[in-house]
Amino acid sequence: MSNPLVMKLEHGACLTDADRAFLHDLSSRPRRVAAHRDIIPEGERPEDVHLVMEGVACRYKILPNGRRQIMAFLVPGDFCDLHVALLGLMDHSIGTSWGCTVVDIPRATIDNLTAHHPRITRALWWATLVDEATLREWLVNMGQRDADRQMAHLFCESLVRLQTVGRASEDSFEFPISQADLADVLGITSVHANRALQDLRAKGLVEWRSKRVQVPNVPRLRAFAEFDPKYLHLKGRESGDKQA
Amino acid sequence: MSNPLVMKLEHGACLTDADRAFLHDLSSRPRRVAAHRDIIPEGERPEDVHLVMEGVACRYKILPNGRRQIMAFLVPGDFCDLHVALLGLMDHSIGTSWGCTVVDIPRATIDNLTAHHPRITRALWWATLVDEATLREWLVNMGQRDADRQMAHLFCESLVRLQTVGRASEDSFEFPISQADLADVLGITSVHANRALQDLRAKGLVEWRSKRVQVPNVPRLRAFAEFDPKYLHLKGRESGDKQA
DNA sequence: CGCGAACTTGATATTTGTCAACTAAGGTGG
DNA sequence: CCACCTTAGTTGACAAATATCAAGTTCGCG
Repeated sequence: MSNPLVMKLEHGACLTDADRAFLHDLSSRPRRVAAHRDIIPEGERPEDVHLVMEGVACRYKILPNGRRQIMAFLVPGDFCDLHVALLGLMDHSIGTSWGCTVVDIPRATIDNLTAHHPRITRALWWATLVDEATLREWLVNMGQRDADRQMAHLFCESLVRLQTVGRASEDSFEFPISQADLADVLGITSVHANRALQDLRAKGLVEWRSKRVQVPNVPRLRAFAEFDPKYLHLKGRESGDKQA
Repeated sequence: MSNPLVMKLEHGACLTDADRAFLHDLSSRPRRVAAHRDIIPEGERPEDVHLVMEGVACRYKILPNGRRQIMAFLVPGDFCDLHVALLGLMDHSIGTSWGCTVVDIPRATIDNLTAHHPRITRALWWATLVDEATLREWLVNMGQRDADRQMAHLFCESLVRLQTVGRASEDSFEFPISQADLADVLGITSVHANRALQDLRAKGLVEWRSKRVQVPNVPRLRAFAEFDPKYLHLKGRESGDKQA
């Protein structure tokens, strides 16, 4: 399976073969992290930058009352903490939702990269800005949509994001997370998440069995969720113009 | 009143006098934009980068059903669209909540800046990453807190942000927006926003009359909102360690 | 003074949360 | 291979938060 980081960055910049080789080197020798473990805890000042190569991790915060909000899913090709070079402390935690493989990249490698590889640097900033745009979309989702549409929107987004890194087919993808995690993404109860999911199943919009999501009719799900992938700023076909 | 852009960036980087002079030049000759007007509409590919110098603007999206979600307030010293250089199209709109003055900075000036002013470039990326951290905090706020605490949290954040650009006193600031705008920030109805606000008033946590918010007891409001300003990544005293 | 926008209030509907039980599924040791 | 055990998923009854609708009321401004 080809390198998810390379695949992702190709959507944000024009890379040369040398760039690709450099990125490939960067992401070799990953280590395994078990499910439900922290990769980086809040308050830390990480020495390495962390890159997810397999599995699903998430950014989250825990409140004093014990509630948890997940603010992003990290899938293959996503960096956990590119921002700490400029911000210093982690203001949130990153943990695995499922077993992951992760690459630890020394800060010095990143510094070298920003000094000598302008196209890659540009691509990494592009990825950071897309993360920010995704955050904005999640905010819209949470503020203005009911639980079922919100969930449908997340499925649409996940399908596209995983397709861009070669981890999803036309209409299905591995989604090895619990309904409780899903609830913490949407800002609702796991009971309510379960009911919203059953709604979607009853409407024939999604199937989700044994850790795989299957979308019988992608345009229909997109219409239901009012999903428009332009906030992902992908160049090329996956951007979903096919929905017409 | 000193330059809000300079004041803000001082919190994220060490600037020289030359840097300050450059930034000061950058932000001269602002133009006026009336209240409730778009500065940049969704779908545009702006030629200039826009910087708010006075007033309040907001990032927002409008959904097919007409509902609106505000994703950020832009106050003096904030850039509207630094990201378009890398992302291309605007995936959301920016409009004024109140009369603003705005500076239009040609793309070429920004390119020159990134090529020849590394400290400023670094400071601008710092500001972008703080925007992203703020977005994450809003997501937590919306997902996990009831309307009254959510509103209290926004007041706490606004107080700190405006203090860092010299637009707020120890315990009060101009807040010239409507309750309807506020509701669109929090993802609730304006009726509900009004009731939450009256709760806060009844508890003695905030006063808000004639476009000015006054906080009688800042530590008490912070405690109620569970506000911890570390996500704003300010260096120095405003970071709010005084709450203990 | 009068007009329109913003704010306030009450009654009621809908969405979402809470609690508590129950069922299904996966993993482990005998 | 099965018995058990833990976790995840499901259901129902009820409570709380929030939305909706419709009618006032106040405020700023010309």
